[in-house]
Amino acid sequence: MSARGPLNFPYITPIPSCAFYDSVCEIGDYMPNHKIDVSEILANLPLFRQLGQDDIALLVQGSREIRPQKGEFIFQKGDPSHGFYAVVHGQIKLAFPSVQGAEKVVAIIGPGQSFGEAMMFMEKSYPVFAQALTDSLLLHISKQALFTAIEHDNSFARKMLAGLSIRLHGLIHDVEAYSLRSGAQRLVGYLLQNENGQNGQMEFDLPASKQIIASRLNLTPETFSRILHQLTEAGLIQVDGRRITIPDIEALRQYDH
Amino acid sequence: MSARGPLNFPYITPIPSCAFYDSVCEIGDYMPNHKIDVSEILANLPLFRQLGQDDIALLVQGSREIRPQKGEFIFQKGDPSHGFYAVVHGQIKLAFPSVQGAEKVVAIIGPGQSFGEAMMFMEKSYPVFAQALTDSLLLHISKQALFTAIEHDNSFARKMLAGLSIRLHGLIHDVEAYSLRSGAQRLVGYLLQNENGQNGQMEFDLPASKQIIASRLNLTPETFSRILHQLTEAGLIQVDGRRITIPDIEALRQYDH
DNA sequence: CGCCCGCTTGATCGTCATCAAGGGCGGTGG
DNA sequence: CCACCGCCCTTGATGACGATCAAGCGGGCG
Repeated sequence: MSARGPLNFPYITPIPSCAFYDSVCEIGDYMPNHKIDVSEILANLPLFRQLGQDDIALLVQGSREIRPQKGEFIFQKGDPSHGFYAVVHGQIKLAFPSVQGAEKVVAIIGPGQSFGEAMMFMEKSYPVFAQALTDSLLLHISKQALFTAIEHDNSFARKMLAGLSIRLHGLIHDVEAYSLRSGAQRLVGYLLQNENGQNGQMEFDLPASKQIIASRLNLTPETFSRILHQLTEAGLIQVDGRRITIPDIEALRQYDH
Repeated sequence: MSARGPLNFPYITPIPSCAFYDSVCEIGDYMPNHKIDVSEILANLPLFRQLGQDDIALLVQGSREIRPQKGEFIFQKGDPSHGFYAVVHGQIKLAFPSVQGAEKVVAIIGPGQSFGEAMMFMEKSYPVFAQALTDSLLLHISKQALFTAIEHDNSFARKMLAGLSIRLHGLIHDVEAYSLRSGAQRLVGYLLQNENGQNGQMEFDLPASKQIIASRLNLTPETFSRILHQLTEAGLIQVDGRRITIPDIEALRQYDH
């Protein structure tokens, strides 16, 4: 869920994960042995943890690195699927194109998360497009490799079923939010979902620009800004750029307007 | 998709499938050998077709019949999942409860379709409730039985993955519709999705009451009625109770308002 | 320094929900 | 057979939420 956590990939070279730095690096620059890294990266993805050494090896065979720059498209809506993607670092947005440049963000994918799995199991093409929000490093795992992995390890199939189920659950949550919650309620819900068991106070950065978050919540930037302002005036949050402070989580949860 | 098709379960006793008749029948009344029927029903569900005889037998062991009357709840939001449900005949709606009796219909499930699979693979409880729209006959397949079936036949796991993917795709479609389409556009889209390759003319019955359909499209009954009226005045559709006639499919598809 | 971009703030408009009332139909009971 | 009731649907009047249009602010980077 939380796309804003720090990189938890210690096996990646310890160069700062900031997109600014990454943008000046080329494949092989600081990863002469990048094949080995791929194996480790794959093995530590939530989806592939608990997978055998040999299965990982098969997946590595079918995977390749992709290093999109900020703004670059990974695939367009309507493109056919040949596999799926795992984010090593960076940030990817999935969105619908709309008339005249407007678009609706469906998801913001961060490190350790993956996307595009569902489309592999259907004949249909991507219903959304994927675009890098920052310079990123992705792994593309081919449909072929994944299917043989499923064939090999049937506990892996259950893992994927669980993964898709979670995603499905998330979408149902979205549908509920869009259907019967106001903009302010959606925003409050979004802020609180970053809650990590802390009670009382809480502080964090928005994982992306306010425009992107707004779209994710199905709001215009203007409305988003106004709601943030209202919440601030009500003393429920404090905003400093992307930094959000919630002095009283419970109070914010009570908010109903 | 089409929940309004006629029953395609010839192996069910040829008593009219009308809910009115069904409601006066008890288990065993006209199905003394209902265990055999269960096996055939399961084997012909889209999800289970291509499954071996022995796997079906395992599923039968873990399944039981449920005959909810109109209005009866199958499960409530928040209930834990112990398996999933397949609709033999009748109609089930999945919806979110909302304040003061208002509710939002997420899906209308018809014969041959199933629901509740996704929750089996997670620890979470149902995010929606399920209620019978008509007297219905369901099969409940236990989590246990399904998991052993997956264990047994790994092509079955792929089948389930495909099933979940389709559902996921549908939800993404809904999110797109809710996010960036007007009420009229959603309704038009809904009418056209019943399109079965016919071109030119087209005629069919709405699969449920207009209130239910309205909720499915995230509209109030009032707005739904008004849009129907507009489309009628524009000559794009004709409405007679639940019967919808579309004189020119292409013209309706052009509609953009 | 100046531009661009992300964000904010204000004014106005449209879509759709809400509230209210009435019509049509089927089922039930007198 | 008719009257009555409940339910589904329709139609009208009003209002609110949020989008759109327009303008201005402020910071980062060239």
